[in-house]
Amino acid sequence: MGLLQEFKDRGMLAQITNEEAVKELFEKEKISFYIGFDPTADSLHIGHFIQMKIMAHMQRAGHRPVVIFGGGTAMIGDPSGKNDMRKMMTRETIQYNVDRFKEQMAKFIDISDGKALFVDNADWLLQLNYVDFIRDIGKHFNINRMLAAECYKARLEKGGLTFLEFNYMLMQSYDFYKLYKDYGVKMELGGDDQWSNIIGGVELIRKMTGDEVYGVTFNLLTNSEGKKMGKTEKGAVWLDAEKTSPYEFYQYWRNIGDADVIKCMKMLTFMPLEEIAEYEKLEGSDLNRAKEKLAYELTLIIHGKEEADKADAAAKALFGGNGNTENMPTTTLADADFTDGEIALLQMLVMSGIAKSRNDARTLVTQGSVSVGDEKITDLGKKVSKTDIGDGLIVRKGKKVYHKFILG
RNA sequence: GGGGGAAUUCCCGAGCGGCCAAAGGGGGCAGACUGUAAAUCUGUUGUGCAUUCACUUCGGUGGUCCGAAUCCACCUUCCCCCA
Repeated sequence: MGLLQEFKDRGMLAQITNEEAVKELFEKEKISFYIGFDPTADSLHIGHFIQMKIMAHMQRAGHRPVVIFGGGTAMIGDPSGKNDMRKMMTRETIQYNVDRFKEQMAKFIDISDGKALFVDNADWLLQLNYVDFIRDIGKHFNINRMLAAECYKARLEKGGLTFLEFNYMLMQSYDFYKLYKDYGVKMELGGDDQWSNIIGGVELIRKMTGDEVYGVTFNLLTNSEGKKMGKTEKGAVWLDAEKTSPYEFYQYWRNIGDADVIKCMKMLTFMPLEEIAEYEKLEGSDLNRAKEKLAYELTLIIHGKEEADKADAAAKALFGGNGNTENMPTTTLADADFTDGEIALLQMLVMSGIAKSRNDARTLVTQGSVSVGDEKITDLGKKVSKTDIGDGLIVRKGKKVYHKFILG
């Protein structure tokens, strides 16, 4: 099956500048293509993962990914889809984030022997001469057309578009031009919110060189109600195990809505479409099997087999009823945590992160959400002794959050 | 350059000098119902202690007042209108 067709069948493809040409290119050539990442956080999240998955698909088909870090553009902030101007970041923060991104990406794409390239647009953007830039590049951009673009229109109506942000499209377009000239990059890929910026680059290159290059955008991960997915109380589903533990990660997907399971399988996993089709036949509570599979597959891709097996085992143990608590999130209590051999339940809840504050812990206990062992606790003054903890005591918040305490 | 407005808790958005830890909605968390789903209903959502008590919070810094998110001054940022 052709690459393009696979993207389509997986529901990933959004828009293409020239479908016929792109199809042919995929079939006949091994090309270099690029995707940009803005290093605005110190970890990639699930939204970025889609882009990485695209790169992986492309790389498997023999094409070469060029990853561009928006070290330069991050200093401006992309207005696309944003209501407020993004905060500007310092060079140091950006560099730190870029380094984290690189580490994480290396797990998903093959970077050996020049099979993939990492570049930072700060390398050329920061040296640009303003007058040269507006004369050579700026003259190709028509303001009327730019303003018609959805991303600018929204900002304009709210009155918040600054010249700074207005230049984002020019810089990104220039990136494409630069990569085309220096590395022969013929295609830019990105999320669908990048469409205007991408066609900006395609047009710039055509105007400056007369050559045709291409752009393809991919659907953003949204749920059945059109809202962006991958958000939790903590902000995002991160790929960094420190920020979102493999168990939490697994649970996020395990708890996904019925309407979104198949879509996520198609968009996020590498499972063959025929296999997904089998899961698509499931209905009602049988869909839980699909959710388990989805959660396992994704955890496997992101955190590896060992962590995926652990998360899976932990979930089955907790929700399946057998007593295996081996892989549960665990807090170790030290002697110093005890007074007269006892520790307050409220303190345990806060320490373990089950509750975010003592007030929160109180609310939970008062509402009858907390169980220690098999016993529901509603007494705010409840204390737990060392002997209670023994080999490991399980504290539960609600139905889904389990935490084990052991002695240090 | 001139004139006018705005800055509120995770987000949006109310807010009379005391009755404001601050309406309402969204989101989050929890309870009921379930399939670790969705929808719905209920509770909860600054911190701490416990029980209607204290502390911190309404862009920043000072001030007026017994008392300020609410008034004044200056500063910062943003928006609108005119040029």
